[in-house]
Amino acid sequence: MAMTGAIQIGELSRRTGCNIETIRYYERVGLLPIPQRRGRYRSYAREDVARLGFVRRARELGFTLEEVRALLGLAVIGEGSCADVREVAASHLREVRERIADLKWMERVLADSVRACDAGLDSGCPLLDALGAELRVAGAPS
Amino acid sequence: MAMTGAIQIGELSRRTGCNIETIRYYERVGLLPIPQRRGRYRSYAREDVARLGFVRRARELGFTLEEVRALLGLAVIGEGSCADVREVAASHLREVRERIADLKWMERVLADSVRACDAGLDSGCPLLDALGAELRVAGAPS
DNA sequence: CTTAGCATCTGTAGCTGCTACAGACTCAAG
DNA sequence: CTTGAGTCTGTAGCAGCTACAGATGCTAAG
Repeated sequence: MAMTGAIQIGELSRRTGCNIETIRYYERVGLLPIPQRRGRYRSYAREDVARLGFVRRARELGFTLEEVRALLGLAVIGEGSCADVREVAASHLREVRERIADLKWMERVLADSVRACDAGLDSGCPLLDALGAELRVAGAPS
Repeated sequence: MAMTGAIQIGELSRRTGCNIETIRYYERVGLLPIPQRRGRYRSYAREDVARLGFVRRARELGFTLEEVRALLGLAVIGEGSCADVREVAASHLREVRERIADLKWMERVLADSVRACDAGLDSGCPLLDALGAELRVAGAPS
């Protein structure tokens, strides 16, 4: 009468690379369903490994937990919601691109300052100057 | 007997673009010195505007509060610590570049999926497939 | 049987960097 | 005298975990 593929939280953690505490946290916030119990211990099935894997990969792609929740809903319903999924992803993609633009601006300012520091032509510290003086000549992020 | 440039927290907020609550928060965590009082009200001088401006610009460049604290220390001591400042900035620059690389990977995966979705050749949803299936073929971030 | 040692359990508090209240007070103008 | 804006303190909340403490449970060795 062995339940096929019933595993404990530790094994789920190992298979998904997800911290045990994080798994319980996902359960608390409703990303994972409340699992069955073998005695006091949570017992997970194949679908749970898949679902948690989905969550993990979505998180790696930078989706917020709220977005992951939405994606899970769409994935489960499954029918004809591809356009909805696309919308979530496209919106997230826009945010990722904005974040990249911001970071590139930071990179440019930092790299310029470090380079100026290495050149050492300046009197004083070019980095502290950049922070102490008017910095925002052009291209500062919103 | 007018104190030159003694301003209240609201004016400091306006001049630096920093939220009042954030100013008090910075004070609590030791980024700003405990200010003098005019009665019960905090009273700030010219240096405080400069110091808070420094903090704000450093934050815009993505330095953590811990790093800002270090930079402030180095800026105040001022003498010969340019190399130390360079080290903080260079280390932060490395992190910014790593973050950019991560985000670019996310961008690529997301953009590919959205494009596949738009092409619509796939059976099923390319985005859900990317999340549900083995994703990490190459180039996944650490 | 006992004991050790590991996994798991619940519940709570901490992290970063703010932000948002509630409820009291101060102060100047009308 | 009242009203309204500004400020005060203190606390709690946000995301997304992570890290305990202290209680169980389960298996295996002695």
